[in-house]
Amino acid sequence: MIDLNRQTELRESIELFFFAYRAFTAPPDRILADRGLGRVHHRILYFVGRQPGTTVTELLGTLGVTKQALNAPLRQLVEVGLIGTTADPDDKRVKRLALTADGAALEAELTGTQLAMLEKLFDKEGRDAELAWKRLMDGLRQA
Amino acid sequence: MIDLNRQTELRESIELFFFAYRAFTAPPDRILADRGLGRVHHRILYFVGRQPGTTVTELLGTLGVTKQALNAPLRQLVEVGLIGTTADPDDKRVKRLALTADGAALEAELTGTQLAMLEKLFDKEGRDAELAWKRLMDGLRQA
DNA sequence: TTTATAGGTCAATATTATTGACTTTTATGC
DNA sequence: GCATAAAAGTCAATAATATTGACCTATAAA
Repeated sequence: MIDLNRQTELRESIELFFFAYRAFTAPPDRILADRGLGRVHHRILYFVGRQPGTTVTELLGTLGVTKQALNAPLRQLVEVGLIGTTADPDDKRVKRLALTADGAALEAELTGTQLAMLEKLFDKEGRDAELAWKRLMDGLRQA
Repeated sequence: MIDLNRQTELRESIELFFFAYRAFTAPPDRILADRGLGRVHHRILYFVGRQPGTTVTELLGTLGVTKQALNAPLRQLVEVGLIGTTADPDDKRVKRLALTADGAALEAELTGTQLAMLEKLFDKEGRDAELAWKRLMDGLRQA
């Protein structure tokens, strides 16, 4: 059992994590809501933007959702022209996804709020703090 | 506009945040699912545990949900004996909430997985890293 | 005594996700 | 060439989570 004072200190971190995540996702959520979109749409736009040419199956793995859960929002993004699709030349079963110009613009707007938050804070707290934060987050990721 | 290399680096942090949060909430989610409970129940147990004697209105503010959204899971927790209620002696409209012994036990189990993750990582990365992480998370929280 | 606050509840609706079953198209191993 | 598998898409049923809106009781305060 962990020392009680230490536990109280660690609980502070749990709360910071919860509230920080909420504050971090709130600005893009608001922009999305104005367009009738949700956080899933942001995630799709984000990862398609990061990995142009990614496939549906890859995206399913990255997002950790079912095919059925991805289908509706992805189709919606294709329909409104934010994501474009092309069949893979070597394997026509595979659909390769990419952002359109409009999609890239919206993605930049959404993610821009988060980039700005991080940049400002990393700048304020310094490079060592930034790297320490990333090491810790990476540790949590694979825990 | 941010430098492109810098932006790529910051995007790494966005992804770490996303995946770390998911990994951080997964273990308690699994324990909860076995009992037919959800993440809301954990949040309620957590904050009632942290602030024994808290009220329904306070909890609504902390969790950022509506009264109707809180009502069902909170009532459920009271019904199964994980949370106890007493009327405030000075203002009988106010209901004061606290964990029962069973509630405290489940809360400790749920939060224990997260405390263990943090303790192990903070121990590994050192005190400076821990404090830097907290400063950054606190900055995000109030951004 | 009027008004406000704390808490609770019913109803309707929306979103997001799940499991399960099934189809089409295309590749690949034999 | 044929059986099998993989990638993508879709329909249906269900569950959970949350919302807005309306309304109620009990208690406190002006």
